[in-house]
Amino acid sequence: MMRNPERATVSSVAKAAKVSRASVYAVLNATKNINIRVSEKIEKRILQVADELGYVRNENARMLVTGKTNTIGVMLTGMENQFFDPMLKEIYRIGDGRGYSISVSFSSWDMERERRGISGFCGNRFEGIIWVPITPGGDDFKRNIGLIESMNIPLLLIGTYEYPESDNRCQVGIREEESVSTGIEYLSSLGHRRIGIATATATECRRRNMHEIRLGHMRKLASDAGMIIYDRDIFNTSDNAYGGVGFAAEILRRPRSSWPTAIFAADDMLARGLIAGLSCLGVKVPDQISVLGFDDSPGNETAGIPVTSVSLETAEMGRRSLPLLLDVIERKLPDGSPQRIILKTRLVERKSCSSPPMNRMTSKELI
Amino acid sequence: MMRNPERATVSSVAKAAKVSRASVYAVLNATKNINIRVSEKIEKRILQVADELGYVRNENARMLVTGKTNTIGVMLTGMENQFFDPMLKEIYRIGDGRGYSISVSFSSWDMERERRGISGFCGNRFEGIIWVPITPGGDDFKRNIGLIESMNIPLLLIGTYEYPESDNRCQVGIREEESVSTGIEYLSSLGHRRIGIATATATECRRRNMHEIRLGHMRKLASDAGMIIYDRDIFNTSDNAYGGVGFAAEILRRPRSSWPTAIFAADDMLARGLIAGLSCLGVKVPDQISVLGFDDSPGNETAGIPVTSVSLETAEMGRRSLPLLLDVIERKLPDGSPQRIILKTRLVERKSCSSPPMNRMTSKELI
DNA sequence: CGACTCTGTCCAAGCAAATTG
DNA sequence: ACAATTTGCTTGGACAGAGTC
Repeated sequence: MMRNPERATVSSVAKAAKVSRASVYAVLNATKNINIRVSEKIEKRILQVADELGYVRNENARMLVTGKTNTIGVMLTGMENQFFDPMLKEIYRIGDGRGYSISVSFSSWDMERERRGISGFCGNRFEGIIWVPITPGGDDFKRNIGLIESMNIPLLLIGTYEYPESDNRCQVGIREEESVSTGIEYLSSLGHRRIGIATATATECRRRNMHEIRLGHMRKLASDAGMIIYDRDIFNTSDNAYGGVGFAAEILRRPRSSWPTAIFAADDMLARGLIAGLSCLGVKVPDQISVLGFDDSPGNETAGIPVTSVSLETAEMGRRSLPLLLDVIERKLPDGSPQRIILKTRLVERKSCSSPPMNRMTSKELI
Repeated sequence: MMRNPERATVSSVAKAAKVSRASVYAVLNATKNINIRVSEKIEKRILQVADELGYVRNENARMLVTGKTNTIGVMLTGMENQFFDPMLKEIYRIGDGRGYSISVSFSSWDMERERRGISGFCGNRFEGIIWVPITPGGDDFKRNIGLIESMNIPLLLIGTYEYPESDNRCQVGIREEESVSTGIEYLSSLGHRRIGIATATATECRRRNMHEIRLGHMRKLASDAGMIIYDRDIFNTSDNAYGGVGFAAEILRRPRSSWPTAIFAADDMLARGLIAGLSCLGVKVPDQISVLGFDDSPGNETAGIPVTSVSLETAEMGRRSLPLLLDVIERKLPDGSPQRIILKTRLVERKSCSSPPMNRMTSKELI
């Protein structure tokens, strides 16, 4: 009296093929080195019967015996932007290569759902967890960490924050300040002295937070680098996607002598909008004004004018995070190897930035 | 000699609390109606010991006995656009409400990864599968369907295609032609006779395909409705995100008398770009030209000029799909209830469309 | 007899050890 | 002795049925 007469098991296959369970097991796991020999004749019969009955191994039962799920849980916030896309692609690729499955869960910025997700990962005895927390540091965060670590499940945190180091816990991320500095230094090295900023601190709360932090760093680091940012050169919008287009009209309304020579946008959407608006109004980017993006999100390279941008190395985050986590899981970390990886952000040069027009004129005059 | 001395089990809790496994089971599953009574004193002790040892139920073992995983696998293509976001949010919400976990997997438009994902869902004995296939109809597609149905796992397909109906298989989707017609009829009812189209058939392959199909329907349905579309009013770009901005300059170069009175964009990104470009150039939307979007993706309502758009009802897809699937799983479908749900697309009126300027003039003149 | 508590069996697969020819 | 094949025990949890006071 089976619950699922249609669902084949090792036993049902063995019975149908008139052999023992062990023979079936040996044949269906032929890739592994098993000390059970099976004659060709029987092997053939078993394979045929297994196929006829549609045998698919029950991974839950397998887990119970081996203690391994070979699955990594990935807890993300949401997919309202493509930010995680390159990262996740890398995680899948590496997981495939090393024989691990990936199970993704989204918190949708809801603490309770995040808790349930993490708790599900633990209940399913996943091998490891990659987690982009909603709010690092809070009580919920600590409870979740506590649960994961009490189960001895290796954890990898992703984010711009720095967590205290700990056994069985790793981190991959960037430093927000360093990322801004990568852009400021680049603009400075091109010779820009008066720059503008495009930001969107009036957008939805979570992005706003990030925009505010970036804006703060931009002002400070630009000033440290001897640059001037006038208040009227800080363009702010609520529309993250197309707000930049509007900035273009605002700039064109002024005499050219009072333009900044470059604009550092707080994300690529703003930069692309700005470039599109300027181009549409007949302003040449970068000849008349440079535009620098942020994030280096997918699409920058194929934009009308390919956008020079500060890469947060999200693909690299994926490329570094899963191998690190798997090394912890498989305990093949050499002593003293890093548990915390802070990635250097990188300036990706394309077409939207050049030296300021004045510098170019000056150099011409000098010749 | 346990594999995981630190991972508590019912037995280890029972041993530590000096009671039987059944008592521990009864206490830890107190919510369910179990015919095992436990005294308060022992209950307290068990709860305390379970907490101390950090007991977390092994869902894999539980599945083995009950035959239920209470998990729905959701197979998606990718997250390069936010299209799935509203759908997935609804799926999570409904899953939470009915006690099911959601496990998401991405194919990243890779057939092999799609196969592995589906096969993983089957191996894990998930209760049901929601699947947005990469290429419906192909051999890989049929193999996957075959696997799922041979395991008797209820399947729900999402897409614009129509699959043959079948037991244990459902579908939720829209009809592409009907969606285009929703927009054309609206523009027609506003009095537009000469419309333009914004499209991006030169973009990456999968989106291109969709844009080409939509363009075809647009031409045919507009003509059926007695509208004129001049070839020069079909604006085409490769840049899905900001290409629309460039169209604005192209339109402005012409004498106003040769403008279409409305432009139907093949997606909201194009529509938003077009509106941003036009606004930036001083053209009033919708007073001088109407712009109609497509998809009604998140953000339309908060754009500078809120975009009127054809809603594909992605949230509604989520809202309808999981309940239908769960009803199949729990076998509480009344006889003759629909296995295939084709949703009606809906016109979401905001601010970017109005009657054409000429009509308005005429009506003024008539007064 | 009822209130409480426990033992034994099952689930599907993995695999060591024993058995067969 | 040896290859081919099988049996029996294990995993963690669910729960029926059987004790115990």
